[in-house]
Amino acid sequence: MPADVRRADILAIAARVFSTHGFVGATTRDIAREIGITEAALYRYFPSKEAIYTAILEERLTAEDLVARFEEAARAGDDIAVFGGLAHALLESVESDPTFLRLMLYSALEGHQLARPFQERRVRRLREFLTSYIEQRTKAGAFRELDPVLAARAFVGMLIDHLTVREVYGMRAEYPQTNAEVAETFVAIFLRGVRREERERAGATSKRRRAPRRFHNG
Amino acid sequence: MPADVRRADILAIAARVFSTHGFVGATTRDIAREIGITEAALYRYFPSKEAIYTAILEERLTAEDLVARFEEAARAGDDIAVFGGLAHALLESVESDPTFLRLMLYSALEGHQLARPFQERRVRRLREFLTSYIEQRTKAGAFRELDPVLAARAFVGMLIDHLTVREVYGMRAEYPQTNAEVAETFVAIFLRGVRREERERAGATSKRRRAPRRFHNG
DNA sequence: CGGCCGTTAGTTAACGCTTGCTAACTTGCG
DNA sequence: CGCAAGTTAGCAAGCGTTAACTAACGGCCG
Repeated sequence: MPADVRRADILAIAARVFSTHGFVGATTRDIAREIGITEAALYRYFPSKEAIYTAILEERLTAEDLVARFEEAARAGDDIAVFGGLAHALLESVESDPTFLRLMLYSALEGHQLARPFQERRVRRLREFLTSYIEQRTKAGAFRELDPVLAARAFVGMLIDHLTVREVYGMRAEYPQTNAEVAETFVAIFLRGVRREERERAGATSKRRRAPRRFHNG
Repeated sequence: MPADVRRADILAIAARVFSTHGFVGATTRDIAREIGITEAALYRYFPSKEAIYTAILEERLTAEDLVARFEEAARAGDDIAVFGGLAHALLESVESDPTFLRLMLYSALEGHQLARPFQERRVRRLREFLTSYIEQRTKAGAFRELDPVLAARAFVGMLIDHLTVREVYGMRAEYPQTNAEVAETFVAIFLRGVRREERERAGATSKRRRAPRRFHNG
């Protein structure tokens, strides 16, 4: 088998093994056996177990940019297209291959110092896209005055947590809804939660910040 | 040191070690050294590494019932007390000791079959409490017609994901808001997202289900 | 065209070390 | 003394990694 094909082969299979057992739990023997070669052969392509791991992370990170597809909708201020599209894309992407979600969780828990920069870059991209979109819509008077960072986190959180419960905790049976239903419900809750109502909008001075009502002491 | 004290001591320290390295990554040598005894001594209290692990899970599960404190508020239909109180309690509890969150994540990823029943019991409790509260409020005409399971998941998801990002991914610096701010923002978004508006409420026939608007094809 | 040669893709076997776990011995307190 | 609590010392298995070797292939000179 030619070297470049074999290399890609190794990365794909190793990613699966790492994502199911973690870096510590996955053994080079496991990986080699799954591929169908010996461990020694594995070490002809990568100098160490860690090198395989970081190669996987690097590959996955540079692979796709979920956000790019929604930049035009964001410029147009199309809330449904931005949040609905993003929700749908995220749900479909993770469902079709939960490997990356598991990989990210494992590497965060294991505290892999090599994984940290990857995570930051990846998280930051989505975070900044959503945060600045929310700020834009707030300035336009369409959204209420809320911490845009927290609002973005709230939206992404619904999705990621739902996916985690379904794909990692293995509770698919408890959440049998289709991705379309899930996306619709989450987007509906979120958008109604952040949007200013029409009558509010008409009478609002654009920069007024309304103090949130307190419901506890501390 | 008396046996029962030592046993509790072991469980507390082992929980910390397991939560930072996972079941596979934590070694009995590590645990023993952290306690300040030898491995052999450890095996006088527990017959195996797994026995220590399951004892920890059992202990933590039966320890506290987060939900019980909010059952009265739920009967009274006090949305702010239920969701605000729950959000605040969850944020404070995990922040003061992220051990359990990490333990749950690790055990789900590692697929520990002993952990599965614990997770289900724990998740189900909160899930059923929130789901039935949301159903109750929907019947009362206070909430819009939404899938109550997904609505509950959306609320819990915001919180758990925020905590995961902060405590597991180590991104505390990116989310410097106080727990009170976080709880207020999330509860505000969620409640406005699920509540029926007053004018809607006045004219609504109580059982009407409104088809959600579609924003994609699939 | 044929025989040498370096390279490529893989093997077998084993190394040094760590793992979960245990038998046999020692200490100190009621 | 007698027993609970802890130690020393170590085993068998499994870990990441490496050395030494081999079969198959392609190019190139005579």
